[in-house]
Amino acid sequence: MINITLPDGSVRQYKKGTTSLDIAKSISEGLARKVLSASVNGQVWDAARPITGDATLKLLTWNDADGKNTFWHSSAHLMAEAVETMFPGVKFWVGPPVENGFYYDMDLGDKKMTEEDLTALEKKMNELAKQSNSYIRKEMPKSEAVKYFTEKGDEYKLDLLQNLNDGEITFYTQGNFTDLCRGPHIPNTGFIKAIKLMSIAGAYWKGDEKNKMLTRLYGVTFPSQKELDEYLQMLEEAKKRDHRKLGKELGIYTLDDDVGPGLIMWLPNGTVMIEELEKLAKETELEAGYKRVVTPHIAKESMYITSGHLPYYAESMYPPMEMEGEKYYLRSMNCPHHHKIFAATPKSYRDLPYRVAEYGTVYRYEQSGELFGLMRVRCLHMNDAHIYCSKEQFNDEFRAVNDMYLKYFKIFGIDKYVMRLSLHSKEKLGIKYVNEPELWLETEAMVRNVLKESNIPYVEVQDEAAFYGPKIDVQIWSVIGREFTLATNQVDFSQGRSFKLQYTTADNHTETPLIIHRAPLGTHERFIGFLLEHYAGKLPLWLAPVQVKVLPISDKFLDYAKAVSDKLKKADIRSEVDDRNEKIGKKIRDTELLKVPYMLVVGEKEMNENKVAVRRQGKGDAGVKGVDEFIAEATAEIKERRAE
RNA sequence: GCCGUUGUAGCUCAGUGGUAGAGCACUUCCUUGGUAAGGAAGAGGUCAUGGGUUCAAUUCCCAUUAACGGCUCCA
Repeated sequence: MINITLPDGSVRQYKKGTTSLDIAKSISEGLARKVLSASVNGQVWDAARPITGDATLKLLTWNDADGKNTFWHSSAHLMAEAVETMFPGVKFWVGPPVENGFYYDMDLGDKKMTEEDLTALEKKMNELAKQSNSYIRKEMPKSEAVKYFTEKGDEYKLDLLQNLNDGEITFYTQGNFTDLCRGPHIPNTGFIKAIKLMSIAGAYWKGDEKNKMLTRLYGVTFPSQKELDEYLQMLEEAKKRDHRKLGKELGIYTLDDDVGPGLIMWLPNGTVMIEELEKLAKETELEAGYKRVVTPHIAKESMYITSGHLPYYAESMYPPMEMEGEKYYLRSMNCPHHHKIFAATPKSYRDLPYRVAEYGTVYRYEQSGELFGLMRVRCLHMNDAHIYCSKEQFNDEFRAVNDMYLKYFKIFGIDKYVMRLSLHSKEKLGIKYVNEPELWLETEAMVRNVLKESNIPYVEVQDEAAFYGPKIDVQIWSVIGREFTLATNQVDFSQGRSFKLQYTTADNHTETPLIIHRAPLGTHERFIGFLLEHYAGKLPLWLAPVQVKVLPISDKFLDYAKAVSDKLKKADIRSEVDDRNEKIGKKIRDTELLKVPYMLVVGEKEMNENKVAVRRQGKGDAGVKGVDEFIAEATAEIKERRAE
């Protein structure tokens, strides 16, 4: 007999070789029907795999991340089985579960898969699922596995085998499909009740663009049709929040083929948002001791050789233009210009920390396939500033920048993000990163130290630093799940030296300052794209391009409506009058759809009493108020930058 | 940059080897209305661009371009 410890701490005795599924059945039949896999001594196992010794056991269902992953991974095998029936000779690479479903990468040889094939594949999968074929695990010696795939001519699985040791090689078979796989899998295909194949995409083998492009098939499955329907419904909802859709509907920005890809033109409504963000940033930075500067958007080649941009970053810059025998580049960053400002006058330790801010545009030649609405563009407004400080000041300065992020995040109610400490990679010193091994380690330790002292949760990632130093990126996700860096805070030990930046210390020698590059709001493009999705277009009053729309009941009250609107404008409230010849219901509907925060309905009653009938977007009638009373309330809401 | 899909009116989208349609928006007129769509008429399109096939191409083929879904990249 063996002792099985359950999550509640209870210990039960079972026969040696009993399975998790048997144990589930001994608890309840209902539970057994839901068990997808099991965590046995912390390892995820097939529910049907015999347990041969004492173990702590957690039965995994759809509600456990690992259970779900088992389900989706098994679904990938089911999909592969269906693909193999329709595309004989297909070779498979890997088929892991992902955040919302699973994919399988495959080499279809000279065959092509089209969107039309997806329906047929789904049908086939449903058919195979209904057969409730068990997923059968089989261990195999490496030599035998190598022989099997050599005969089959499957270079992909042979490649996988290279990294596996004898004794840890397992195969899984369901129905007529066998795959090299470490598992685990769900008991049988009958658990998969609802199937949706999402898309066909290309993906480089092993994620390396030098390798062959494989066909990647994405799918998602659920234990019931209802859950699939809900998921698809959720995707529809997410689409409504997509900043590209909202950006168009709300008149925020536009693109034009004649201007060029990734070059955003801000419409009047979007420009209001930019100005409000800059106002917030200027206020905040003034308080934090920053000075504002303005610099040109181009510079000579020599400066970008000094800065390191051309050696390390040329591919992402627009090609140069030539004038008077001199090459000029559009800037991809503001920092070199700011270094020149630092260098313009001699600095002493008394001038440090020296903080300069500028929200000028920079230009980056992003790969065409990477452009994405406002989130990835070729002309961007950085919320940029550079801090020049001594080593001793670094901690306080870096911490103050982090605090600034957090202050902004509070204003915007941003709580879903990840701070990533991005480090260099030793192997790429001199290629992707300036070749200063000790300085890298030293500054990375400094940054890590600040994060720890401030109790800021973070994750460390290798090989993601800037070429001049380590950084902290704040990661967010767009509504459709794409990952983006919202804000960034970087240390630079390199450019100060290359620009020969110096200050005189208290004991009268010269020292090179450390530089902090920071953009707590990232770029205005990305930040506004993010905000549109974050608020689903329902912007807080202070950010809303049109804050108030005055809606006269009929033309008779148009003059009064205009008078009210003028009064609001005088009080710095962005107000418009809906003077169309429409019924009030229509005016309200259209204004609701434009997500204007306040509607002021005015008719005979209001006119006679110098009042307005207030309506809050999405909330309906909020009662009648005096005009001055409304102005006072709205002004307070704006001034405090209240979320609502 | 790579793989795949798409490009028809300002927007959302039908449609066709014989030079195009709907709804919304827009203009004008009627209507002057109390909290999410009043009525009528009208205007608006080199069917992304360039080639090819054809008696004839918006439709079929090729190239280019842009957007979209991924991959790769990303200061």
